[in-house]
Amino acid sequence: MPELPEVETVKRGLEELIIGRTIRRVVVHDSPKSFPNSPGDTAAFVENSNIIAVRRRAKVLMIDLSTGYTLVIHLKMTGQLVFVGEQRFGAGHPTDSLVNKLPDRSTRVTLQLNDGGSLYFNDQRRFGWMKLLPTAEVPNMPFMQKVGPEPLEADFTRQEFAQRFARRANTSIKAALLDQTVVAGVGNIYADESLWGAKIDPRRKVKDVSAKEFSLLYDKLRDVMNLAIEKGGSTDRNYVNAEGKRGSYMDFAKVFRREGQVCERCGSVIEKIKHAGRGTHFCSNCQV
DNA sequence: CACTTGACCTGTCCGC
DNA sequence: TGCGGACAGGTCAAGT
Repeated sequence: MPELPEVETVKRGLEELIIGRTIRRVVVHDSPKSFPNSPGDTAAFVENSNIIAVRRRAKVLMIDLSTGYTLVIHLKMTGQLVFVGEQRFGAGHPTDSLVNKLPDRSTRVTLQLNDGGSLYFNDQRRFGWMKLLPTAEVPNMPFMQKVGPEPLEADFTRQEFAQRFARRANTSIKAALLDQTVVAGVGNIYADESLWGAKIDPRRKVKDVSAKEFSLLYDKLRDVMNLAIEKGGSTDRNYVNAEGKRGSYMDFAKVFRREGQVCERCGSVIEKIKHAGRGTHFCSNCQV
């Protein structure tokens, strides 16, 4: 469930919390996929390194280390990156935290930092992965090679947005929105929310979506993602930010997980169907 | 190549 | 109360 706004929220939190700190020790509780690349890598390239930057591309987080290596992390559905400072053990966790005392059963890796704090990579369903790569090789990863443009970048135009969909003319607009090679970072929540905003039925074929509709969808996608970042992301099940706190965008969602409720725009009842292999929430009255 | 479906996992919820 | 099955959804592999 972490989509672009959630990953961006974690990234911003980590920038405040861990940049400049040193990773003293790596504890692997239950190795996530792809980690470590080879025995000894963590000792050689992670331990005693300084954290110099935290970056995001699409739904992928990158933690750049002073050794010239980067921890590349995908949270997939249930991944969390939670920082707990040493002082918090005595004071207890924030009251709105969704996480228990860490590490817990879902903790895959702990990065112990120099001042007693730790960064925990938790992942209940273990779909997430963490790779260790030379920083210079990160752009060569297959995912990075094929992922589409960042929808919130200032130079991402509505013309480019519409053009990127041409390749997927015969699939549905929702399936195309979820395709990371078309546009980066859109997942199930913001696909449904942006299609509601643009009044487009998620089942419509791409080739039947007009230029005017694409223009509106571009605006609404950016609107919902910017609002979601402002609200700290969506905590639908277990997403938390770098401090273990939930995001509040679900309070502002118009259709996602609101099946059976009244559409605020037209008064009809919001439906939930299965489409493109995903739960799909929409208003069949005003999304046409 | 375009497109769809299943696999990967585990915790939760629903019906019996 | 226990238990089986459906469900949650990001990405990739394999299928048509």
